[in-house]
Parts: sequence; C-alpha cells; structure tokens
Amino acid sequence: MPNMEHFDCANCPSRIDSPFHELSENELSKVQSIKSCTFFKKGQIIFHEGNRPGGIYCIRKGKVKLSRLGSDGKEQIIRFGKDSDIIGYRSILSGENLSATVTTLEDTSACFVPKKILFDSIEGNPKFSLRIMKEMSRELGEAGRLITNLAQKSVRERLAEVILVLRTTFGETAEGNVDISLTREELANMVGTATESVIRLLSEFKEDQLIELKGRKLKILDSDQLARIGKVFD
Amino acid sequence: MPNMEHFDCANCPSRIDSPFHELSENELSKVQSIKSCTFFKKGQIIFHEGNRPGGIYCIRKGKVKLSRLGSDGKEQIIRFGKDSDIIGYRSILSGENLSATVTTLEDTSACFVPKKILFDSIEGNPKFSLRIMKEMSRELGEAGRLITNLAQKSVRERLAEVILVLRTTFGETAEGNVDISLTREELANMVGTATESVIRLLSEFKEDQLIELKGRKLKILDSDQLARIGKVFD
DNA sequence: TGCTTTTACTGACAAATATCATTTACCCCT
DNA sequence: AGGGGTAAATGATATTTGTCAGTAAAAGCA
Repeated sequence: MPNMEHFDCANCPSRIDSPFHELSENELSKVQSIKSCTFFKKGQIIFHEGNRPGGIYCIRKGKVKLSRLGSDGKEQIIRFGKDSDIIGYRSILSGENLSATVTTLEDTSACFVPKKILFDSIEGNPKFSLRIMKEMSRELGEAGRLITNLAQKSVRERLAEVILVLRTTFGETAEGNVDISLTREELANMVGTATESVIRLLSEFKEDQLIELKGRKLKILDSDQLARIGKVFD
Repeated sequence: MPNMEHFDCANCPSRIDSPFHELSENELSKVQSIKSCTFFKKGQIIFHEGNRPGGIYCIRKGKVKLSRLGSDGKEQIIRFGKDSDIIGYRSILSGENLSATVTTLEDTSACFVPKKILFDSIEGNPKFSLRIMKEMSRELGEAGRLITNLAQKSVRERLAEVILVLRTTFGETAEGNVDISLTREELANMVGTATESVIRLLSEFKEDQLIELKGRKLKILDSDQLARIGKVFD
C-alpha cells in the first residue's frame, strides 16, 4: 500500500511546468482539496496497459517509463515521464483503455487527480485546454520523429541517438553521467533490438571513446561523434 | 493555382465526423464566412514540412498522406487523412513548424480555416476543445502502436499488417480491391523497408494466395492468414 | 494512341542483426 | 558483507534485410 501525504499544489515546484499552472487560484484550490498524493517505490507500476484509470497522475518528483507490450509480449518503451509531467490523460480524454503501462524507474511521488476535476478544468478554462493540447501536440511531433527513426535508421544509429536523447531528457549527474539508470534490456526495448546487440554496440562505442561505462552508469565523452553516428541534426 | 469554390459547411457530409460538428449554428456560420475551399489535384502538396501554416485544412473529399523526411532524405509515411479529417492542427496548437508534409493521393477538395477561427472556437466552446483532444488522443494511441510495431515486428509482419490497415482505413472498391492506390515505394515508406523487399514479399503473399495483384490494385483474399502473419490480434 | 519516363521485378551478393549457448560480473537483499 | 539471482558479456552461427545491377512492364502524357 503506497504511502500518502498531502502536498500543497500552490507550492509545488512541478506545477509551474504543468498544465495546472494555467488554473486560477480558485480552480487550483479545488484540485488541491480533491487530489491525493502517492509515493511509489522504484519498479512499481502506476498504471497498467489495458486498464481504465479513474484519473491522471501529475508527477511531483521522480522518473517513470511508459511502455507497451508488443504482440510477442516484449516490452517497448514509448517515452518517459519526469517531474511536472502528467500521465494517463490520453486514456481519459479518448475514453479508451490505457495504451501503456507506467512503471517507476526510481522512487517517485505523484498526485492523483480524478478525471472529473480534469474535465471540469477543461470545461471552465480554455487556457488549461490549450495547454493540454499543446502538450499533446508536442508528443505527437515527438512520436512522428520516433516512428521515422525506427523505420529508417539502423540499430547502431538508433542507439547513438537514444544515448543523446537520454541525456537531453534527464540531464547529467554531478559526476557527468547521464542521470538515469537503465538496464541493457531497457535500452534494447527503447531502440527496438536484442539486448545482445545493445551490449555489443555499447562496447564498441566505449572502445571508440565515445562513452564511458561503469555498470549502468553512462558518461558521454564525444556527443558530436555520437550525433554523427546517430544522424541527429538539430 | 488551385480552383476555389465556396461549399456550405452546414450541408457538408464530412462535418458530421469532424470536430466542427460540435460548433453552434452561430459559430459555424463564422467559420463558413471566413473559410476558403480549395481543390488539389492528385500528387499536390498541401503542407510542406518545416513551414508555418496559417490555419488548418478540413478535408471535404479526398485522400492524403502525411509524411516526414528521415535523416537520409527518405520519405516516411506517418499516417493518412481522408474525408472529414483535419490536418495541420498539431503545428498550429504547438506553435512549432509543421512536422510533416501533406500530399494528396488523389484529387482532393479541402477547406482552409484560419488559425484565429480555430483558437476562437477553442476559446468559446469546450466541447469543440474536447473533440480535438479526443482526436489527438486517438492519434497518440495509434502512434504508440506504430512505434511498437516498427520496433519489434519483422518487415514481413509489418507488410502484412499494413495491407490490413489500408483496407480498414480506406475500405474496398466495388471490385473488392483495397480502395487506395499506392506505389511499391510508398508501401515501403510505410513499412520502413526497401522497395525491393516490398516487391518480393508481395509476390510471396500472392504466391501463397493471400492477395491478388494487378498493377497497383490489391485485393485481399485471406485476411485471417494475413492477420496471423502480421501478428495482428484485435 | 504511341512514346517517354517512371515504376516494377529479378537475381546475386553483402551487411546487419537475431538467436542460442555459455561464462562472467555485478546488483541487491538480509 | 556474503551469496543468490539477475544482468552483462562474448562467441559462433543462422536469418533477415539491404544493396546494386540489370531487365521488363506499366503509368502518365502529348
């Protein structure tokens, strides 16, 4: 049973970047009074693909992966969520089942907002609606890029790109490592390849002094060269 | 220079299925008075990736493909649009450049709605907003499925699935052919493979009596077996 | 309709990647 | 801090898919 605590939205640093930033004081206090905050340990599942959620989660602090099962039962990581991201809203808005499973990658605290509040906010505040739409638009653009990469790039290219994307998404620790800990299998499940291929290619990148590896800690040494390998132009 | 004509939204059969169905008579008449209808011949480009559109198009009648250029300059077909679909709204809503090029696959008539009207409709009508969000949610779900397939399925599996998806999307002609005409290269640009591979696999499917081929006309003979090959369970 | 350009097809070969089996390392838990 | 269990690494091999070259067919246009 997850730990509960009632955080204050008004002081939540993650709110500034979330759609809830668009709400009036009044609207926010309604969210505040109804939401519930939950603590998830690393590896816990927040949402399960196929279920119908009763609301969304707004991530206060933490990291999660969104993944789907392919037809062979293999996990495919679609995207990540971190501080201030909201998850589960796609399913709520479309009225479909959850299309992805959400799993924490480290200890995470997130606030559950019942769907009624979400719909009320959309009903009453066009700025909030627009903010949600903007978020979805961004995600759709991102999905299109991912589709093109998966369809056209080689495994080697995709892995190089994934390494760079991870740094962009999660940043670096004080020691200069990419600030996310993933297994080789999870990397493979992002790239869409076999775990062994990821292992071999990482060794190659390490051999070529593009990255440094210490267990799951990964440091980027030559991002220019990685970008060239991954054909990342932007 | 495309041909112009002013169609009546109120009588537009495509409006029923589009987000504009949510507008009041008043709101609709404003759209009606400002929109402009355009005729595009087969093969014409409606939107060009990277540009900033001044509004969206609502497809009255026709078929289009949405595609992006990969880093090697190869086309990737992301999805299709047909009667009652709206295109270009992602870019308008996110404020980003167009992420895809839209090209007509046959003669198409579509109505241009300036972005101001779109924003006004969102501002003034939450039902319209919700309808747009629902549409985007559906697309995001679809994108997630596509990502998983591209990452995990073999070329053979993907082609089998694509054939079935095309029939679901476009239906069949009176003769029983899938009601869309695509080149082998375009099929390859959906599947994410080389044109030669598509040609070989199509011949194989034909050999195995799963499909019938006459030039670009394609008839599905055994959709169950195709679904099994493509690992399509739903 | 006939002509020109594009598209479709075929084969041979090369390259990339998956698969399977085995060993080694390391993570995590109590 | 030790040890069981999972993850990582490596090698050998099979399979899939891409590439290149060349020919045949068909679509589109004057």
